[in-house]
Amino acid sequence: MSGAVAVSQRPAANRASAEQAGLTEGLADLDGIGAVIALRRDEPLFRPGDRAEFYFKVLKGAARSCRLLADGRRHIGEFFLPGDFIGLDAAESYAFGAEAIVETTLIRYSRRKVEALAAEEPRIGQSLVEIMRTGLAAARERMLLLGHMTAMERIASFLLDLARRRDDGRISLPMTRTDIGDYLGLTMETVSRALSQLKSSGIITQHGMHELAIARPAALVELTKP
Amino acid sequence: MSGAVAVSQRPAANRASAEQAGLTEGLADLDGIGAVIALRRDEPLFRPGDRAEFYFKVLKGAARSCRLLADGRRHIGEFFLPGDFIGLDAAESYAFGAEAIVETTLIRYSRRKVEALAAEEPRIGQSLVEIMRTGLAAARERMLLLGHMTAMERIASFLLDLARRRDDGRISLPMTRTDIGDYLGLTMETVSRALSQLKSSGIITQHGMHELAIARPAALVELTKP
DNA sequence: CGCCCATTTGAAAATAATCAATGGAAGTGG
DNA sequence: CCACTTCCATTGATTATTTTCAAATGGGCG
Repeated sequence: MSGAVAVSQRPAANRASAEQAGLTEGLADLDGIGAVIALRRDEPLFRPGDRAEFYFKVLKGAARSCRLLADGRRHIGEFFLPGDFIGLDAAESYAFGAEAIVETTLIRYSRRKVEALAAEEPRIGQSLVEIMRTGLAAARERMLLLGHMTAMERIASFLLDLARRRDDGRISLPMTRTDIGDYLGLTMETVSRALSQLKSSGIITQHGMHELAIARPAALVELTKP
Repeated sequence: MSGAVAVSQRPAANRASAEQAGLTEGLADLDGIGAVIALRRDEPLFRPGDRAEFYFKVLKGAARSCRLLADGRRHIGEFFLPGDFIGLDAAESYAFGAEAIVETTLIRYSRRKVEALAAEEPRIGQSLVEIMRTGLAAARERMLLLGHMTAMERIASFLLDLARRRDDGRISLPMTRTDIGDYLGLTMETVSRALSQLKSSGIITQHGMHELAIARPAALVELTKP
C-alpha cells in the first residue's frame, strides 16, 4: 500500500535555510552507503509490486512515480527533482512504479542498511521523520488542489511550485503535457489550453518547449486563489 | 505547511494483525504521557495557525481536519476514527484545523515529550516513521481518487474504506453529506445522488441517517474500478 | 407539536473531457 | 547534413459529468 515520496531538501526559497540544513545534516551519514546510478529517458527505477529494497535520491535530472488504472488511465503520484527522495513511503513492496523522465542520476540506498543505521542513531530516524512530515504536508496541499481547484488554479499552483525550485524566475518542464495532466488530474488538452491562455495573457513566456519564465508572478499567484 | 494525519491502528481487516500489533507496541510507552480529553459536537481540537504543541489519538467518536479556501470553499483533509493519530504532520503550527464531528474522547500527547522520548528510544522513532509511512501511502491513494476517479467511484471507495473499519458489514457515517463532499471533492448534492443511486440499485441499505449496510459488497467493489 | 437544518430531488448552466484534425519538434537513418 | 518518421503539442467542435440554482421533503431536537 505504498509508493514514493518527494521531498525537496530546499523546497521553498522563502523558508529558513537553517531548517533545511538540519535536515541534510542528519542524513549526511547515509552518504557512505549509497551507490550512484544513471538512467536514460523513460528507464524504470522500479516497477509497482517490486520488493522495496531501496531508497533513492535524485542528483540530476527528473523522475516520476506512476500507476496505471484498470482502464488505462495513468496517475502520476509525484515528480522528483534534484534533492528529492524516492521510495520512503513503500511498505513491503512499491505500490507505484518510478521512471526517469530525462537522463537522470540518482543515489541508491539500501533500505535495510538505512534502517539499521536509524535503529542505532536516533538522529537518522528523526531526519526520516522530518522528511516524511514534509512529504505528508505536501501531500495534503496536493489533495486540496486535486479536490477543490479548477484547471487554471491547478496549473498556476503547479507552475509556482516548480518556480520555487529555481532561483531565477524560470521554470523547467522536463515532462510532457500528458505527464502534467496525469499529475494534476486533467487531460493533456486542458493543460495545453491553460498554458496557452497564460501565454496569451502575458503572465508567462515560453523559451523552448521545456522552459518557461514567469513574467508576472503576482498575476500567477492570483490565479491560484478562487 | 502541515495539518494532520490519519492512521488507523487496525486499518484493514484483511491485513496481518502482527504488523499492527508491532505498531501499537512501539508506542505503548507513550501512554504514560497522555491526557484524556472530551469534546462536544463541532468543538475544535485546534485551529489553523495554532502552535502545534500536541499530538492526539482518537479513542471514541470522530473528528475531521479542515481548511477554508479564500472563497468559502471548505476542504476536509481527513476523517479521524478511533485509533487514528492527529497532528503528526504538523510543522511549527497546524496548517489545518481539527474539530470533533460528534461527542468525542481523545488522548492528547505533548509533542515535546514524545520527541524527547523518541530521541532516547529509537523504537519510538521507528513507530512514528511507520505510522507516517502508512499515512503517506493512504494520502497517495486519496490523491489517485481525487485526481482520477468519477463521483460514483469516489463514493464507492469511501464507503469501502469506512466498512473496513468495522467487522460487521455496516458503515457509520457520523459526518454530514456536506462533510463527505468536502472530503471527496464533490458537492453535497452529488454525494446525495450517488448514495440514492446505490440504495435504489440495492447495493446498500440505510438504517437511520448515519448508518448504512453493504448488501452487495462485490458490486460496490466493482464500482470503484473504472 | 412545530421549527430548523440536513437531505433529497429536479432543472439549468458550466467546466472539463472527448473526439478530431493540424502543426511542429525531436530523433532516426540514410 | 538532410529528409523522413514519429511523437508531442496546439486548437477547434461536441459531448458528458458535475456544479449551481431552486424547491420540496423529512428527521431530530427543543
